[in-house]
Amino acid sequence: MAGKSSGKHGGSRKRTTIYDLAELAGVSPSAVSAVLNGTWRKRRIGQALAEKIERLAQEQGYSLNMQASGLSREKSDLIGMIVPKYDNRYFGAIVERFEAMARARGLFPIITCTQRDAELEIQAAREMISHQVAYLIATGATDPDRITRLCRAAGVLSFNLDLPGTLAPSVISDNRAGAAALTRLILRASEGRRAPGVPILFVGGRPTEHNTIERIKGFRDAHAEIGITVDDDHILTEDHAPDTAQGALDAYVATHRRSPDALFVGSTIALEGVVRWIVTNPGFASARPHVGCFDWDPMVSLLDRNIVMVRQDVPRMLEALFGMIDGEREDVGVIEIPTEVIQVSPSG
Amino acid sequence: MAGKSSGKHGGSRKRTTIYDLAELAGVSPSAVSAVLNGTWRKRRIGQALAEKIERLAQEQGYSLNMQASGLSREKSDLIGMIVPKYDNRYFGAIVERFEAMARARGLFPIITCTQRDAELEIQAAREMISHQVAYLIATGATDPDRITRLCRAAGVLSFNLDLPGTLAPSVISDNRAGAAALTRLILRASEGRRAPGVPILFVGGRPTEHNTIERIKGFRDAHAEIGITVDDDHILTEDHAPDTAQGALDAYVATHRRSPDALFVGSTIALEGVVRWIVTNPGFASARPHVGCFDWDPMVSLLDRNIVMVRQDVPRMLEALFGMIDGEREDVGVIEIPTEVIQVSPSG
DNA sequence: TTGAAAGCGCTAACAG
DNA sequence: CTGTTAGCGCTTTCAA
Repeated sequence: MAGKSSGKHGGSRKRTTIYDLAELAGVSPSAVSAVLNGTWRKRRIGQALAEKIERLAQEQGYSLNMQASGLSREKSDLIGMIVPKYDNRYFGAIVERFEAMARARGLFPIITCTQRDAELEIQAAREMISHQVAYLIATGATDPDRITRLCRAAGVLSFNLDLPGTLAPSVISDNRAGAAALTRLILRASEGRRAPGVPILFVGGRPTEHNTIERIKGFRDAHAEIGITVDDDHILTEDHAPDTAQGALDAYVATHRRSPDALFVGSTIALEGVVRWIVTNPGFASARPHVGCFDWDPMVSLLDRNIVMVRQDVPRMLEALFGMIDGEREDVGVIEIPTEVIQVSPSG
Repeated sequence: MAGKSSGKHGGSRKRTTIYDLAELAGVSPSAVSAVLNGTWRKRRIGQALAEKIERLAQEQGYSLNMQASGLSREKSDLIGMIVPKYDNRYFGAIVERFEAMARARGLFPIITCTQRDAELEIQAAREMISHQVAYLIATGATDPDRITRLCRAAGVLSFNLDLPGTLAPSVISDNRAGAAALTRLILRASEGRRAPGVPILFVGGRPTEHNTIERIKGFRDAHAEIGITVDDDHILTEDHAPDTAQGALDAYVATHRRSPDALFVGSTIALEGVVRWIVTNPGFASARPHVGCFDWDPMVSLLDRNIVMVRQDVPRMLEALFGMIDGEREDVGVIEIPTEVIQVSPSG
């Protein structure tokens, strides 16, 4: 009644170990170990014994201690992924698919989200390394090379996804081509409205980030094709936050004294600010501007046909990623995957 | 040149251990251990020595092996969470906040997503237990009690979030009240359109799932208040998939030969199917039905004022959850957190 | 066919 | 103030 283990939870009930099982079966711990991890055939352990041990393990609710197992075999089945945010479909799709593919390979995926914060990223990487991950994928990392260096020092294989680094292999979207395709579409859609020669307004994204830089290039490419040069006034990039986008648009209108007829938005989360700005702006009551967004959200696509979206090809990106992981190849450079423009047919 | 360790990656470069550090510093491994895990004050180790060791660790890129540490101290700093999907803002918010709060407590969060699949859920739970998580949170689990039983057998503290169980403490939303409030709003909004006495159509959600059951109750409550009895024909619940919702709506119209004027949708993912159905349905070209959705997506809210949404109070839910975790209390039953109706003001 | 034994890297008494 | 020692639970030679 006053027993030590009758506390508020059964947390300290000792777990069954292979020693307990060995005792129950009247065999040695190593036999139990062999049976439980499938190496018993080559140890030529009796079929009958194997079954007996399996049954016992079942009955006792035995569960392998991966901590001990990993320590002993000096490796782990952990594969880590660092991801910036969970607030959009793109990263959501990446994570879901990553987990499924990792599990299919007998790896245990551990994901952690770092809020686009460079410090948190490397702290998380350190922790994952400390937990002995066998591989570490840095997705959309602010400073992928720093993570790669940490991994290298610890002998952990590392890869970059979504945002490239120079030290580890990277799988990213073909941002430039995707942005150009998207820009062309908005240019065409807004043809009647835009004052001739006036470029689209680019909003959202980090100016220092590879993807944003490439998207701006593609954006300029498409303009150049029809003889428009885009000056820096029309590129409003600071970060991905909705409020920043909204503020930048207000500022733009205040200084230029005209509202944009067409917008290129760098991410769905920035789009949130852009849409808020549009719907609360009386000037757009009659006609909303044409919008193109790099990244896809099915609901947005459906609800507003003025918004054209680019979908990154997550399945192909992850095929490429796991291709490298499976081969343990660290020497492949940057792989670029094409994107797809999604447009709900105007007929529907 | 043909050295064993000059393979395609540096994966096998041996990691620095406390023994290496001890050797370099000319002290014992236990001293190093004490310094590195902060217990050196009570061991009254010299300040100078401590600093020297810290520096050495830095230089050598030492990283604690949590596998060994956990094994030794017979505990781990891992806190596991199982989550059904990453395809909506609700679970995204839960996971982001969960991670932050876990880290704030010195725990290492590991999340895994189980696709609303009961088998995957328990497989994932087993794996987490095997990896020695100290706590396991089952979020939106199909069969929480089964997970709790596994945890109990392993001495792991477990908790339920979003969907309640009977064996472990649970934090959930007040689904019934939330659904009633939402229903009232849609009833009022669609007052002019609905044929008198005709109920709203309820779409999406699993009929066996606690939350769906409660939401249906709230839905009926609100109808009852204005004297409408809802027959089962008006409850179309099978699962959360967009296609299912769309199919159910088609079937409804086919048999009832009238289109609904107002809809209550069980989740944002089901809403995707509903919206697709609405926008591709020529019958709604002039006026879309009024929609209420249990769960919130900022973009949807902004883009369509016909859609009213309920936001679950993730911060408060997680406060409650960590309240229980911090106290290691397994005896608190079900905590229900109120929800909030989000409606973009029609003036804007 | 099977068992004994050493060791993975770290921690925590306990003895100095 | 510091080192020695005995594990934590599992894996894996090596002997038998």
